[in-house]
Amino acid sequence: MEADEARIDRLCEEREAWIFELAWDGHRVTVARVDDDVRIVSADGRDWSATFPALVRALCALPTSPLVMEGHLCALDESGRPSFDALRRCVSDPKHGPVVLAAWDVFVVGADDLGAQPLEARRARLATILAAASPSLLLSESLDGDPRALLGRLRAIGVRGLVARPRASLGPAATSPLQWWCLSTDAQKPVRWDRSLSPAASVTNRDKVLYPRDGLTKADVVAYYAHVAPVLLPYLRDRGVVAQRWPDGIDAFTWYQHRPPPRAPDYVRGFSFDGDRRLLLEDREALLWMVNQAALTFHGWTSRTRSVHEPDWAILDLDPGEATRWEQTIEVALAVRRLLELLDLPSVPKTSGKKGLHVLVPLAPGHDMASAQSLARHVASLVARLAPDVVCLSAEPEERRGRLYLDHQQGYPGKTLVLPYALRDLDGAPVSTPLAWDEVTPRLDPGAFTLRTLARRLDRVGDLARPLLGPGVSIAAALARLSRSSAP
DNA sequence: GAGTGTG
DNA sequence: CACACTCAACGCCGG
DNA sequence: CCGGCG
Repeated sequence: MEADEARIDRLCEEREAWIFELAWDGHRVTVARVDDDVRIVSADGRDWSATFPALVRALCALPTSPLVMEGHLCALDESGRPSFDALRRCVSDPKHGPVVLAAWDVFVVGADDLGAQPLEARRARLATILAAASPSLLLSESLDGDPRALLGRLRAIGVRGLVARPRASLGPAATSPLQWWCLSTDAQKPVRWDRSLSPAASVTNRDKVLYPRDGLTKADVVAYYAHVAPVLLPYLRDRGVVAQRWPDGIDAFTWYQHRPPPRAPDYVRGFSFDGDRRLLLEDREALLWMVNQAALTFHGWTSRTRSVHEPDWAILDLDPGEATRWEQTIEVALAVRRLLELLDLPSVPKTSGKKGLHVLVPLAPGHDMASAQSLARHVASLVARLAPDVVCLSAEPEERRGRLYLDHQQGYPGKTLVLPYALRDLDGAPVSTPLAWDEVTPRLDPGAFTLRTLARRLDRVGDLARPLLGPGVSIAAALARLSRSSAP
């Protein structure tokens, strides 16, 4: 907000150097036309031409080709204002409409590449091109006057904001986003440019049975995730996720979806890692769309996309063997907890949803994978030394001999952990459920937390894993103590 | 689960 | 129209 | 380089 005030002051001072326009409440697209071939493409590369045939026809009717313009797809609501919701209605149902393109820039006109010309000159060309165009292609007019006064007038008529671009700026705005500013008319509500346009997910094959012994259907699974979405989504925000899918139910083939599916709606997001696209499910729509793809289990990265090499959890994964009794699993968990307490480290236990338990330490920003790994390995090896007959640090069956595998392996970005509130592929539809430490006793029954029972538990105890979303703690002191007192 | 291709 | 087919992961570790 | 593992 203060930043906004400073910007307005600067814009008022330098107002001759800027062009002001509406922040159109629509969806930003680039339109490229070569003869009769017209593409309407959003920033994420999605092609919307088939969705808006009338606009394609209007673009084809222009006398100019080739042509590359940029602008916003817009639809008007009942009161005549551009409205994103109205636009979304047009996408799911072509009866609504019309949709217009509010063009604000042009880069290619016939043989002319305007990339090296200043915005002011490009807009002059744009005005000429659009002068005789269909009414569905309109110029985003520049607005004159004092920016502060403009903002006030826009606020009064319910427009969301004002865009300022330097008259002299070169090249496509998309390639230099810092060259333009957007001022919101509502200080509480910054203008968002990344809203998705795809129609909301619908549930297909509602009656398909995914848990055969329980008769639980896709509709049941969707209803479950819809209910837990408010507590689950904070763990998905800005965190890579791997969706494990069972299109024919838990007895049949499964696979792990690491990437955004090619034809997913645009609210299913991705991020780049190591030159690959990886999956992000950051809102309710995206989560439920993926659930409709028969995703039952969600595995989360241990780090955020903004800092993939800095885990925000250190993890001890208690994976019981065939020879492990439940009381032993509990004992190991409590030993892990006691060690962490001695090190002044908080921890959150959760069921894996199967036979195991996860213990997580929320980490402050700035830790690398190696430190998280080091903490987990130190704790694991101390526990293994206390109970060598019960605990094993290796996953190898030969060495393990049925003992509990205390997994401390977490040394790279992309390694995942079953997220809190994820369903598992076992009869009863169990859920990986965050616990209070005083629930971690031999009487704990992880099978009691299921698709059917979790809503009531959430009402009663809330989200016990919340500390994992907090600021986290530093483990530097703990690591120092551990390396002083013992071998790794 | 969904899109594409084939008889 | 029905059916067949195809596609949808990654990286560690130890051997 | 492979298979096992999660």
